[in-house]
Amino acid sequence: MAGHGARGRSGGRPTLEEVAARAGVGRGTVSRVINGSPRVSEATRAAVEAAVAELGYVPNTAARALAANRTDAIALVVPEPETRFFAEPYFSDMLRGVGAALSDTEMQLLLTFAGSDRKRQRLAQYLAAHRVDGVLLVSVHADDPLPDMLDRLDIPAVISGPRSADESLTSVDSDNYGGARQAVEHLLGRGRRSIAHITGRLDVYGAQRRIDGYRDALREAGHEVDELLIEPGDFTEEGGRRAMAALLERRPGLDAVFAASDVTAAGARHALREAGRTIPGDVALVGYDDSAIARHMDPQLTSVRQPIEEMGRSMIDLLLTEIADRRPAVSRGLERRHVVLPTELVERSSS
Amino acid sequence: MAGHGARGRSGGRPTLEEVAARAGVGRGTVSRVINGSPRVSEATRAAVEAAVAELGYVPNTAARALAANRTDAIALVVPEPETRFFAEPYFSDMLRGVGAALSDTEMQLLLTFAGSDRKRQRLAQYLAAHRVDGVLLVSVHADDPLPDMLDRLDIPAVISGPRSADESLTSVDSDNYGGARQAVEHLLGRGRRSIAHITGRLDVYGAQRRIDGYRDALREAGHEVDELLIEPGDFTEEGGRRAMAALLERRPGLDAVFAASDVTAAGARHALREAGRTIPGDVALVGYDDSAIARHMDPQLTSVRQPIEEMGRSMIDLLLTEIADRRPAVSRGLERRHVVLPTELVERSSS
DNA sequence: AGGTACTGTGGGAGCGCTCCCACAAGTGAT
DNA sequence: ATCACTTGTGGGAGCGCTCCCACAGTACCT
Repeated sequence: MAGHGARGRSGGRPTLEEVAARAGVGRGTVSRVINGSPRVSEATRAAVEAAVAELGYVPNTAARALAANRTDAIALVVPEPETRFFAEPYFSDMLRGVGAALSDTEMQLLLTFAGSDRKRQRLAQYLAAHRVDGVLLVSVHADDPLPDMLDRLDIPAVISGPRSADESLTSVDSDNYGGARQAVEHLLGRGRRSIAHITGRLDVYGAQRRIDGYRDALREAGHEVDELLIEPGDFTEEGGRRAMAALLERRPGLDAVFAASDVTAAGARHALREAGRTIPGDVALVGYDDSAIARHMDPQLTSVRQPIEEMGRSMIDLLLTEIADRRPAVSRGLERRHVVLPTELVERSSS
Repeated sequence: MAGHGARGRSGGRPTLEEVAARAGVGRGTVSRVINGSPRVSEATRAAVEAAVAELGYVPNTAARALAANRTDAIALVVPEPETRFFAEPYFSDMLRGVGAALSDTEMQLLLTFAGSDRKRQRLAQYLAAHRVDGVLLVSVHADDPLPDMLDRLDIPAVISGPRSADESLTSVDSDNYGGARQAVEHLLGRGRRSIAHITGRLDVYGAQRRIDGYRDALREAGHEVDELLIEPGDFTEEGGRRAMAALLERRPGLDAVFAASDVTAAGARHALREAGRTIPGDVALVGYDDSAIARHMDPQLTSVRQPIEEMGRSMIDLLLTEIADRRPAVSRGLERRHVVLPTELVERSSS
C-alpha cells in the first residue's frame, strides 16, 4: 500500500481521492458532498454518493481534524475524583441524558476526571491542545479555576449548575428555588408546622437557592423562619446524619425535614430511627433528586425530581450552538444563555 | 497566523517546527525527544526540553494521529440503551475503575452507547474508521455480533464478562462461580436449609456460572439440589419480584434466597414483604454486586462484592498491552488472556 | 455586443506531525 | 590506511482531509 510502508494497517481504507476517481469528479466535489454543501448539482451528488457506498468510504477524522481544526468531540469534565462522581446518582443521571442527546449527533463524548492535581494538570494541557470542540462542566465549586480557564482559552463551555446568579458561562440548571418551594408547600399542606431543612454544601449555588425557596415558602404561608431549623449538610449521607442529630437536639419538636438531596435524606432517616422517631408518623421526610435511593428507601422517599435527562439534552444543545456560532467568525461577546428547567415533586410514603 | 487564514484560532499554538528552530535542531530530533526515543544525546535532549517549556508546546494530536495512524483513545462500548446502563450500579462502578486506571495514561476514554440499531450502525462506522486504538466491551449478550466484528476489523478489544467458557476475546471477569459458592456456604453456615436461587439472565455466562456455584456448594455440603428452588430472573427489580413470588408459591417453606444481583434482591425483598415474610427472621437474603442499594436496603443486604475497580484496571492493562503488541508488527495469533478476580462476601443484617 | 453575476467544479497548498533515508562523525577491527 | 559498524542528526515525503482560488459555463442585465 502506497506511502512509506503500510504501517500495520489492515484493509487499506479508501480515501477521498479514491472516491473522487471512482465518481469521476474532483476531490473538492467529494468533500462538498460529504459535508453537505448545497453548491453541488443533484447529478454529481448522486454519483458521489454511489461511489461512497460502493467503496464503503468513511472519512478519516484525524485528517479532517488536522485540516479543519476541529475534533467533533466534546469533553464532559468532572472536577471531582471518580469515586465522588459515581456516589451521587445525580451525575450518572446527567451522564445518561448527555449520552442520549449526543447519540443524535456525530459528536463523540469524552469522559474526563479532574479530581487530583495531577489530573488537573493533564486536563489543562489537554484543553490547551484544543483536543475537543467544547466542554461540559458539571458540579463545579464556587472557587474552581476551571471555568475561567475555559473562558481564557476561548473554548465553548456549558456548565450545569451555575456558580452564582451572574454565571459568566452558559448554564443549565433545574429550578432549585421552585423545587424547594414545592417540597415545603407539600409539607405545609400535610399539616406539618415545624419544618427543618438540611442544606447542601453552601458553596454550591443551587444549595443556596434551595434555602431561599425553603425560606420564601414558609414566609409566604405566613410562617416565620426559625433559623435554628436550618442545618448545613454537604450532600453526603454522613452529613445528613450529623445534621439530623443536631436538629433533633436543638428542636426536638420538629415534625418534618426537607433534605437537600436523597442521600442526605437517607442519613437523616438513620438519625431519626436512632432517636426513635417514626417516618412519616412523627417526622415527615422529603428529599431531592428522586434518585434510585428514594425508591429503595424504607419508607419510600418523597422527593423533588429534576428533569436530569432533559438537562443533559439542553446542555448539549447549547454547547453545539456555541460551537457552531464560534466556528465561522471570531464572534466574541456572544450572549450568555441560562436555561432553568422545572422540577416536579414525586410523592411517596415518607411524607 | 500563517496558512490560508487563521481559522478562528486564538493563540497560534507553537508547532514542532518552531520548537526545533528555538532549540537549534531539526524537526526529527524534536519529535524523537517528544516521543522518548533513546537515540538522542543528553545535551540535545535538554535543549529541546527547554524550548518546549519556554514555548509551552503541546503536540497536536490530530496531526500525530494522521501521521502515525493511532489515536491515543479507547472506547468503552456499551451495547445497551443508556437507561439500562445506569440502572445497574455494576456499570458505573466499572466505569469508575476504568476511569481511575486510565488517568495514569495519556489515553482518552470515549463513552459509546450502542443501544439502538441506529447507534449500532454508527458505531460500526466509527470503529471501521479506526477512530480508537482499542475497545472495552461490557455487558455483552451471547449472540451479540459486536465482538466478532471487532475481531474482523482487527481492533484490540477486551471484554468484561466473557460470553462463554472459550471466549475468543481477551477477557476480565470476577469469580462468579466462587462468589455464588461463598453466598450459599454462608447461608448454610447460618443454618439455612432450603435455599432458593433467583438467577440472572440466562444468556449471560456469568449468570450461568453463579448457578453452577450455587449447585456445587449445595452438593458438596451433602445437600441435594431441588430444581424447583431455582427460578430465572433477569437482573431487574421487577424480575426479582416475579421470581420470588413464583418461588414462594412453589416452595413456601424456603428459608433463604440467593439473588443474582442486588437489584434482583430488592425485588425479592418486596415480594417477601408482601407475603408477610420477615428478613432475616423467616427468610435470609443475599445479593450480588455489593452496590449502593445493598447498603440502603432495609434491612441492609448481605452481598457478594466483586472487585470492580480492580476489574476496570485489569481491563485497561490488558487492552494497552494488546495495543502495544499490535503496533510494531502484524503479529497475529496473540495468545488470548483471561483474567478472573476473586470476590468477597460482605455480611450485613439480611442474613 | 459587452458587462456583471452567479453556479458548479477541479485541484494546489497547507494543516502538524511521524517515518525513514541520508549522511556526518566517531569508534574500533583489520 | 581502509572498511564496517554505531550513534546522532537533518529534512523530504507523505498521512487524508479542508479551504480557497481559479475558471468554465450559463443567465440576466444594460
